[in-house]
Amino acid sequence: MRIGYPCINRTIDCTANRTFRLKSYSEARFIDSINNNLVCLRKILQFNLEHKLLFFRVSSDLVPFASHSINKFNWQKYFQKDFEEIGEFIIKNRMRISMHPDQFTLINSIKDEIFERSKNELHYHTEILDLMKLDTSAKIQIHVGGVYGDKEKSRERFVTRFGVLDDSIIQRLVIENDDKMYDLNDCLKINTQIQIPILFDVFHHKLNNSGNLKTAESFQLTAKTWNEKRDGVPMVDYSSQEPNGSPRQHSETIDIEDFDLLLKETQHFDFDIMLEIKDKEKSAIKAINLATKAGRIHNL
DNA sequence: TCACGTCAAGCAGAT
DNA sequence: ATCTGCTTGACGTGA
Repeated sequence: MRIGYPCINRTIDCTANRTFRLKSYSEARFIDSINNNLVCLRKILQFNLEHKLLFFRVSSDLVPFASHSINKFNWQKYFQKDFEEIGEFIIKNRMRISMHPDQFTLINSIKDEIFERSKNELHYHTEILDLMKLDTSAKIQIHVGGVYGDKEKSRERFVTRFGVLDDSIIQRLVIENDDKMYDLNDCLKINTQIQIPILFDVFHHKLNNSGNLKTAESFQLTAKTWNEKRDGVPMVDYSSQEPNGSPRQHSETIDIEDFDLLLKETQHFDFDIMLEIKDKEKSAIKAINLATKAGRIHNL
């Protein structure tokens, strides 16, 4: 089991997701931002190594406006060496990387132009991981998308659209159960039609679980959708409800008892877990201490 | 230096 | 009809 956190490290004063407004776009600004982000990404990964946090989600803002038509600059070539070096560091230290394009990436959209934009966005995400020379266990996670008044049809549209994506995208794409529309059952249905791995989100499943599937059962079902040789061990997202917060609000800090319970419920499974918790690496460090004591962290 | 309105992109559900 | 949340943060203008 690897433990990780998404995108931002609050301890070190360096962010790998610096961006700017479209209005203030210039090539100099663009290059400068990517440069900053790559420098910070290295520092964050170094921090993570020192704390044995071997799972990390790279921000979609690593290259701002990467899939936007305003950007004509060949950043892939310009930063090729930097990407390679970061990739070498990741591979050498047996780290794992994921990415999570944001809510505008919708492969089942009714509108073709939204699908086209989404393809470009997915292409950009694969480029990042390809430039780092990471194998296909480095994943890109998305939600199934919108319902558009007809879930059945929209699920079918996901399947059809998935089939026409580039192979380089297909190799990396995984779907995640969401908290409102497509729950684990829906994802499993899709998986019977196209062999796409399902990234299990523990918190979303608590909020949206039509099949009333228990934790261990859910881990078992999703684990089967990952081909270990091609995809690596399953990825899992974890959070818990913020006490006194609005419903669905991710907790500020880890609920260590809840996490302990999850470890017990999942003791027969191996997976990598991403803590979507606001205080980021702080909670991740608490989690890895607990998981280590529980004998769940083995040297990779 | 700081507050706060706003940010490329979409959807659903609440107000 | 408009606002809010989503993985939410941070840019950037005006004072």
